[in-house]
Amino acid sequence: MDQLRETLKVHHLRTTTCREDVLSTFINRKNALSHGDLEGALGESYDRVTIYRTLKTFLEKGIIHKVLDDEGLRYALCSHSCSEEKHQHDHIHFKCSSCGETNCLENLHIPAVSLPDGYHPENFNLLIQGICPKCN
Amino acid sequence: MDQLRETLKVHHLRTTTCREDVLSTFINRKNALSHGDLEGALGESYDRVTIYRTLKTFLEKGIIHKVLDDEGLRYALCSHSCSEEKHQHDHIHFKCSSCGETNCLENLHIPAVSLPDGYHPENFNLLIQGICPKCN
DNA sequence: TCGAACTTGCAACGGGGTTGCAGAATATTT
DNA sequence: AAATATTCTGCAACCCCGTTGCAAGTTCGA
Repeated sequence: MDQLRETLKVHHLRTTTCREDVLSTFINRKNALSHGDLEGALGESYDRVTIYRTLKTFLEKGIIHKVLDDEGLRYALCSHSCSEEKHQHDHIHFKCSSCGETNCLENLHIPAVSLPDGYHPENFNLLIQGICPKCN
Repeated sequence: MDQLRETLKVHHLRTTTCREDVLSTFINRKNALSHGDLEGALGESYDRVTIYRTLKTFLEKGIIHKVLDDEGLRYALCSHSCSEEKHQHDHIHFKCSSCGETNCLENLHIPAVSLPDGYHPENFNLLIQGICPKCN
């Protein structure tokens, strides 16, 4: 639990119960979470707006990143290497079409894609949909 | 212009001016379009709801597909091989961070990714962000 | 412990997207 | 060509997502 305060401190954020709760929710559930998931997890403890702002702050500080999906926006913890200045931008996300969970596959690299001339890629985002090991 | 009617007919859709206009907008502009883009392109000709429903219908029939993006949903024409039953599901989209345009790179294949045991992938969606040839 | 700086809750708002329904347009049958 | 069944459209209303402004409450450093 002091781990949480530590993380916030590193990113120059004041420790508030909302931020601690949101952060620990991300740590406990390992998968990507939507704003609605957090509202559900935290009950009536905090205003919707506060949760939105917490997510926005965490995004800006590089604590979490956006996860794209064909039916909405989610967020997931960034790997340790992320910070406000420098982001690990290449992500592979796996969304299970059975249980609906989305997870980051942190250890995989996106294979090189050879683009036509003139394209200058900066970051890659791969969403794979299918069946996850749990639902197999 | 009869091409449009033909396409609609193939998909068992009635020819209406809205559908023809939406379809031809997709054909003329080659990039991915949002609902807002279409509203802008078609002016006051049609109700927002009608455009939403047209997009939904085209999606269901396999005429267009969703394009994911970190700031919203867009749609693009499917390649010819798509139909209501069978979709060409693997897509590479390139979004230019300068001009904002998103385009399908139809001819490229996503290289194989070796997933951990237990994962059964069904489709792949790769979003590459960077600078496009026009803005180079 | 005090004050400056930041965070929260509330209210309100705008945009995106959906639904129900009545009226209009399209296709089909004769 | 006219009548009918079917499908589409426009309108109104609604819900959900996300944002903003402001006043009151917290945090943290001096």
